[in-house]
Amino acid sequence: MSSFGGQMVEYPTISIDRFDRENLRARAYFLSHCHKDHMKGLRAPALKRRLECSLKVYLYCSPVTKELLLTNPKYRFWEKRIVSIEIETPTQITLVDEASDEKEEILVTLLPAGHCPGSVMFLFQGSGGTVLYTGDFRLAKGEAARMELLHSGGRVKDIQSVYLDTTFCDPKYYQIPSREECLHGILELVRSWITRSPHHVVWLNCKAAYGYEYLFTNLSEEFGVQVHVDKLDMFRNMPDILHHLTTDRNTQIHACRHPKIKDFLSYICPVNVYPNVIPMGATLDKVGEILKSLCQSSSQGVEPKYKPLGKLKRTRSCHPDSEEEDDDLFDDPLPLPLRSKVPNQQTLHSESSFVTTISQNQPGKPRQSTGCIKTSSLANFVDCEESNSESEEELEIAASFKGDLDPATLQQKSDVDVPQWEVFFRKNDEITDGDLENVPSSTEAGGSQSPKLFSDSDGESTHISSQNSSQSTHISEQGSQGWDSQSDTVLLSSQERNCGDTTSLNKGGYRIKENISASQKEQNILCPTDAYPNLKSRNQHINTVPNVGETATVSGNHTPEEKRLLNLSTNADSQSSSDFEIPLTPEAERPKREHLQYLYEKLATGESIIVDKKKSSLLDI
DNA sequence: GCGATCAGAT
DNA sequence: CACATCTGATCGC
Repeated sequence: MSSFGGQMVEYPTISIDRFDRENLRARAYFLSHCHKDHMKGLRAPALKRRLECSLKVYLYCSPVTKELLLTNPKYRFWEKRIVSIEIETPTQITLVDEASDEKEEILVTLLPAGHCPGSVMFLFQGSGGTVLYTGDFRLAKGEAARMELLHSGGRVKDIQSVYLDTTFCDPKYYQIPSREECLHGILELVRSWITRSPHHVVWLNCKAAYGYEYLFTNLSEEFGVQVHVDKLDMFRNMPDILHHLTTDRNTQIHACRHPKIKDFLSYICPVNVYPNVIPMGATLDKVGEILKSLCQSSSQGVEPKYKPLGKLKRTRSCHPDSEEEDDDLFDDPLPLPLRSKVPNQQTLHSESSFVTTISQNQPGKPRQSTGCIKTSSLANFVDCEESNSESEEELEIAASFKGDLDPATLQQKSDVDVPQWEVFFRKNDEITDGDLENVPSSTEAGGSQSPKLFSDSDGESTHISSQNSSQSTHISEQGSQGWDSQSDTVLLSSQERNCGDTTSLNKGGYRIKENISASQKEQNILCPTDAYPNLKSRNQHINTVPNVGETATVSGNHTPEEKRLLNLSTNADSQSSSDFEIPLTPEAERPKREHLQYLYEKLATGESIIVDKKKSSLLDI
């Protein structure tokens, strides 16, 4: 969270990303992006009153940010007082002290920040010198060097101060995967799941309001299905995002808010519910009574009937020796044409538990492993008369996509075999057609064949026939916006992204020596006289990290060791995401292939990875 | 009743 | 560990 107070020493009469306390006296306001922690006080009555009294006070932001902000009714009172400034267009603003009529001119330039749609950095130029407020940013290597407006006369501008997002200004973040790498990993993971059948769905657990659109659009493009979200009116003027979203729940990719602990049940309307936890002071019977009222038998008063198509093939993982590789989703239909669904006894262990699974990582050589797999008893009872389907198998992804993905936190909410982690984690060049040949293509499995499990479509569904594949996101007829910078990154190959810089990598992902100069060149792009960290955490020690500058919005649950290993396993470009290179830790060494394989298997089964720091080798197997 | 603040959860 | 919330309790106006 940003701890920036809102004011810069060079320009104390303007406030950025903070709108409370002393900022209530600002002559102008700036909002870098639409995240709540940068909007403190923005809808407070105190500021509202201020606006009513000080008619020359305005809020400046990017056009996309303005659009997103004004979509929220709580901020609509700003409508007449927001001025959007085009990206990379130096704009002069007059700061007026309404008491004394004192005026000050300031030139502001919005630079794309790549953090979320509309996010920008602010470059201020005026009597206080040139200062850069970064807000939260996520720039790929070399992007700063390509920003013309940061340069003048063939060199970077003299910048007095940088107000920097220092979220990841810590040695433990010496590895930050690039957006492309994260995207690739997620795409393959999602693919490994939703191609299993039209009934397999993924849920992206998105924590922030904005910042995942890049993921949504790419998932949608890749698999040809729109992503289900709760709301999309904020994107009504951003067709390149809107095309890929829907409020129709009939899709395999969900980014909706998780349904609520009663709402969920009444929505799912299962036959039976088996509670996992008995609240203090309650009894199983009491909880059962409450839950029972939400089940089908009480709500419909009739015995539900099911017409299953057949049994989903779930036995493959239990028969590792089997050579069977056909594409049929279903075994022969169950012998009973119509039957009431009987609870599957195997799933009555309704609590999350450690279970033993047999993986087929090594064909012909079954390997037992123990991992924490959340089974969803509900899923085994849920059915839908319209679809006659088995329940959807839901793969829950903690979508900390904005920088990272965390396979260790993936929860498999079913009793089927786990996703193909070994494929997912394999290096790009090692993935062969054979790895995925036993799953149907996305077009076969997805799209129109998605089950109609969700019959209560709310009528707000947006079906846009246009298949405009442009990644440029902008407000209609208002020109290009900051989102472009994010969108572009996925379309560029690593070579393209590195075009013009002398960085080179060896095959294993380590930088070879000549890149040090390239790295330093990158670091020296901005050499402000002063740097003001916008500390986001309590215990940052920025003094110890003189050369960490890139502050990609990376979140996730990897330990540094895991992150490093995961990165080493991907393509050789994996270390090129930072604008300012972060050195490897001194003790770092390249793990051996078998070590990586061991680690991936641990991750895949949810086992904790204990690293003995005393050992020189990371994993001693 | 509303907002600010904090703790806790996700 | 981190982020970006969201929820609920408490307090003050």
